[in-house]
Amino acid sequence: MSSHSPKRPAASGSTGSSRAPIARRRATTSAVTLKDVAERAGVAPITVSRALNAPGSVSATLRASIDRAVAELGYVPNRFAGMLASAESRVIPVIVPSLSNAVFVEVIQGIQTVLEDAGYQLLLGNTMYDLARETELVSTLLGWSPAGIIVAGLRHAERTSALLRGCGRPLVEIMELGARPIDMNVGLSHLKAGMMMGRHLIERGYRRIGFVGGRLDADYRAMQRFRGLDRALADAGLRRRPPFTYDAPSSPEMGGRQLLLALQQAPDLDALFFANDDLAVGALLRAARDGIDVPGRIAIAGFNGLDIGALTSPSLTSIVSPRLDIGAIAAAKLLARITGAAPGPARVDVGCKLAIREST
Amino acid sequence: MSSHSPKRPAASGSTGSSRAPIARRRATTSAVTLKDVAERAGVAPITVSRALNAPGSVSATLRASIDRAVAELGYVPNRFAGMLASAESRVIPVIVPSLSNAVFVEVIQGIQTVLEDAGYQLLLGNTMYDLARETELVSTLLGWSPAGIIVAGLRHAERTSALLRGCGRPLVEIMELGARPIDMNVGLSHLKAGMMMGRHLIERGYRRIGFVGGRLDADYRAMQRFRGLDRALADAGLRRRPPFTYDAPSSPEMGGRQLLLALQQAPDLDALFFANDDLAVGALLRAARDGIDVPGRIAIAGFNGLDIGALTSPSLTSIVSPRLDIGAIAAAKLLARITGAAPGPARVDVGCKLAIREST
DNA sequence: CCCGATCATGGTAGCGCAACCATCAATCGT
DNA sequence: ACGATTGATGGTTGCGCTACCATGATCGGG
Repeated sequence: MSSHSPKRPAASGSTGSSRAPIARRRATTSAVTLKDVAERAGVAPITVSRALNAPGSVSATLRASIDRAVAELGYVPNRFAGMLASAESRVIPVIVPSLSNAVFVEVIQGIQTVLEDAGYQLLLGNTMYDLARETELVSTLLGWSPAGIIVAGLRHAERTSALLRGCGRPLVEIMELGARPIDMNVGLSHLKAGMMMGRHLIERGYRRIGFVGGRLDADYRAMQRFRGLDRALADAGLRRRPPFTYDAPSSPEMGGRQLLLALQQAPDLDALFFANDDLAVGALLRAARDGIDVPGRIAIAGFNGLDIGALTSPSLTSIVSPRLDIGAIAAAKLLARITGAAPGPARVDVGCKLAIREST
Repeated sequence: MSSHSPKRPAASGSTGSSRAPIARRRATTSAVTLKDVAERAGVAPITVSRALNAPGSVSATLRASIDRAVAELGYVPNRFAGMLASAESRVIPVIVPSLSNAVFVEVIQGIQTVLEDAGYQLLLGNTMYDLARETELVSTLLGWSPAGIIVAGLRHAERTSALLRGCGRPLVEIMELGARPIDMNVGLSHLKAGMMMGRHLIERGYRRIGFVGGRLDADYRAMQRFRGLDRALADAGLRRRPPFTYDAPSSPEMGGRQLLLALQQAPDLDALFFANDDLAVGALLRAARDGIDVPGRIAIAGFNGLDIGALTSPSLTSIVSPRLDIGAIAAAKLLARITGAAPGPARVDVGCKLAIREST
């Protein structure tokens, strides 16, 4: 089973002797090629190629016999050869900082839905919030001559930006919104989102508001949400405080732990804005278990609008971002550019919505 | 910005007239090639190739000057050319039925960690629990001449099995365990897992036990968990009942809804085994909100061992499967086979563990 | 000190496919 | 009815890289 042995005989006729150019046949993929199909159908290879790639340009008669030959031989086109020959790859790398966070998974789903229908293949890259790794990934993935690129975030290492800028391919930077994207940009302002939540909490009467988030140096968007809250506090003349932070990935368990830590460090807090719903849900569950009254003792808010936030008791106030849309729009804009259609504006603000629920 | 115009001039000298073989230059990827690096470094292209792929076989002197040339020119190898020439693809498709379920995301992470280190690229395919789509995906992905394939599940459409069997490439079927895998198999017995949970519930004194799961016709593994429970019930001489089922993807919200429906349809129930933790957690939250006593009025159990299950009140009894391990082991076995190392046994049972918590 | 072994490097020939032009037949306009 | 166009098909070349062999240099053993 699973032998990789070449099926073709080592040599077929001629030059059995004499000079250098030995009639060797390289070990090959033992697969049916375009030429085989062409011979079977009695046409030229290029005609088979056309029949498969632009069926309209081949007569119905030939197309039928070619289709039959394809089916009989079980021909599967070799993508590498096609892409090498046409310098057109139908491959689109998507670079995200994490898969642990459901948000990115949903974005990827949004992208894939669109790409798959258009016959493009998604190549997944996970930077794990490491800029050096991002550079390496971009560099590697460029070797695939991608038709376009989707990358999360606008902040890159110097060299990453250079690579992305220099490769001359359609690019969409997603998730956050910025003034000077390299090419296209689909996302939302996390600063505004943070302010939105800050204003909501203030309006609700909370005055001693804190922020919890991990790895804010690496997670620029979380940092922006904090800055938004901070600005809202400043605008309202309320006390601003540094974020409660720690060095670990987000998880519900961590959210619960950070809730307790924050309350211990700053017992005067009356509201906590968590960097994401994973943390916030964990905090809610911890509070429920420990008998901490939410929002009586402390209000809790999150970000992302994960479905589960609507089900907890109390349900979680959060900011809902259109994750699937970000992916779908980014993919659509990329395809538009690739196919030469009008891609629309270079920058799309997908916005976000405050979902006010019981936890505030 | 982002122009796709070829950078090379249309033609460079000579044959401006006369015969057919026009000195045209095809629109190309405008990229630095191996040959450019070779010229810069003053060596033959093949030497550059070796310096990059088998550094040990090139003298340190040359290697250094080649590395410098690579860096200066920003050379990125063209994967397609390499794979076409070597008929060795370094591409591994991973076919899963869903991304909404965190389990598959974790498996993918496990796979990617291993593959990336070995220089392989993961190609993601999502069947959405649709066998026809699976066939199509397999067929498409085979066009990438993959070095190996990882696919979730052992049940495929006839044609899918034929394709997988016929392609002669290392294959790992993951998630569930079966008697006759096509090639290799890494997973666990969902039947046993179901029985394990059934026995636990019975041992705990529950006697009127139901099962909740969606799309059991498509989700074979969930069905096996049901059968396991069913067998445990039969073994104990307890009443067996058909599963509570519905046609929608799993979500916490659906879990809550199904809890209420089940209790309404069968008020005598004293325990419910949910097909997965997403559902079960939703049921727990619903119960908490509606004042349904768990496990007093009804016990609730899940499957997967998602982290959040440990945090709810009551915490969720579940079956923990080693998701990351499944991915990592599958990838490792695949790589072993590809590189010719001993892959070990064709079938690996990763097992699972009952996590008894407060909800039962 | 010569001969074969070992090493580093280079030349050449494809890998399978699509771009480009040429060619030939069918169709159209007037 | 005839040339000009259009449409369908084929021949040739090359995409960028690596497999295969050849070559020359270096080395050690007898």
